[in-house]
Amino acid sequence: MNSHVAHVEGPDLAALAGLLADCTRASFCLALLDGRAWTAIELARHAGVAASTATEHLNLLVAGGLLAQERQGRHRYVRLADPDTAELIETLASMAPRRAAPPCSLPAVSRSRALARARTCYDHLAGALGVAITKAMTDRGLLDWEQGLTLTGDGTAWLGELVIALPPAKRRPPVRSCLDWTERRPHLAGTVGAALCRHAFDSRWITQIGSSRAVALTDDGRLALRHHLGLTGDFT
Amino acid sequence: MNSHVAHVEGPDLAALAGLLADCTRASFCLALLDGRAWTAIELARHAGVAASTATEHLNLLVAGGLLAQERQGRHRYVRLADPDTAELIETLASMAPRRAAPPCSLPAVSRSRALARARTCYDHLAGALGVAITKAMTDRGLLDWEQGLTLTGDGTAWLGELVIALPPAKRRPPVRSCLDWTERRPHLAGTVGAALCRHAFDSRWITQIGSSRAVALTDDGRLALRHHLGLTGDFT
DNA sequence: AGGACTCTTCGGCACGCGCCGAAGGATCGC
DNA sequence: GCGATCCTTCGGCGCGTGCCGAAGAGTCCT
Repeated sequence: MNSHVAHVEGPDLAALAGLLADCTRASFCLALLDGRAWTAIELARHAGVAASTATEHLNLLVAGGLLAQERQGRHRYVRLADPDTAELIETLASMAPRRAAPPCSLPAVSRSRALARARTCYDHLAGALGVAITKAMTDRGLLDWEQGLTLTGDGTAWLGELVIALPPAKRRPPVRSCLDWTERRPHLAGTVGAALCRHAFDSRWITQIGSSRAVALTDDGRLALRHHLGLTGDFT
Repeated sequence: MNSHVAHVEGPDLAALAGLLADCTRASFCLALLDGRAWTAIELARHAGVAASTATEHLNLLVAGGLLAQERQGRHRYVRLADPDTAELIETLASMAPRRAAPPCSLPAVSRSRALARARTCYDHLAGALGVAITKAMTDRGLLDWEQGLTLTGDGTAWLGELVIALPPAKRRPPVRSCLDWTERRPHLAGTVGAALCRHAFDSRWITQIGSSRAVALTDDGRLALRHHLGLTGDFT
């Protein structure tokens, strides 16, 4: 990275951090936190740069192993390389300073309100809704925070009632806490968080708002959350 | 960071990553992972830059909240701001690419061997020794990896036998897995990892080698590890 | 075939950032 | 007090890097 030797053995921290040290590349990664694959031009428009610029950034991110790509016809789809990468970006984002500039236009305000209320975070739920679900699961003894975050026996049974199947345990932990940007409190991630989110979409408890990461709670969803978790909040 | 607007609300990922995106600053942070406070000139010499350059970097890192400083007479002591920061840097380091250049000189080789064998990692034990202890604790049922990493009842009792007291649970989890750079396998971090490391120093199971992060296992330490964990390895 | 669209390559520009050394302030030890 | 040491400030330099637009390759649709 620098011209200097830096003569150090060990991990090249600067190279990895350098990939995220650019506003445009960071903006790409945050956008990709929704877990979907984006085309190059979508990301370019999102970040407000020329397509050629986006190409260069994507080349760097892919070469650095943060992004995986897939070419389909004239499209170049990119997504975060794996859940580890997503968690790294989440962690970094939760520790990063907030940006100064407040969103002033009316549509921008309502958009950020919707995001703060309920959104996806890579493959699980975040925002006030995600935090509330996590809290309700804790209160009902489905999650335990005593020794780090764990799923209790009741929690396993509860997932069984909902007919939510978990993939066999591999590198990714079943439950993991992820610090929420807007609520500043933890919400549920890991394979259980992902499975729960997928179930919520499949059962139409929630629906995506437009093409953003924001989600809306349906009437079915409100009933289901009250029934399964005793959640009475509104989140509209 | 960039001249461009980047018009995005939310966390300023690039600003945080930018702090670590420089070889010299990264080298500082990795050095500080030993958990000690270093003076500005020590870090400058370590990274091979002028004192004035180190000052500028330290100003950035302190302003960015990654480092805490303390002035004592003519010395400026800096250390990592908190365990969260240390964990962030560990995580980043474990995902970063290895540096190409192999250490060739004889002292450099023996130094890196010593580091690979046993060293501190912020406030807990790492290297072959750290990984072996973690594995032994798992084999004896003191740690459980089923639902993320947890300390078992036996584990709590075992700590009691050793008269190792834990601080009251706060934000930092009691046990946490930290991926080892050299072994590529997890070792024990968190408050239990820290308490165990402190106990090992206090009981003279291990001693610091010179002023590096490398540690040497004493004869007492070898006996203790065999007695308490059934560990028979050498680690000299 | 032709137009629309996506992506890539290339040259060129400008700014930021990391580096240094010299000079000066602050503190310690003798 | 005096030199030694640690740190900081400042000016100056050069390279890297992020940006763009123009041109072109590849793909899809009609």
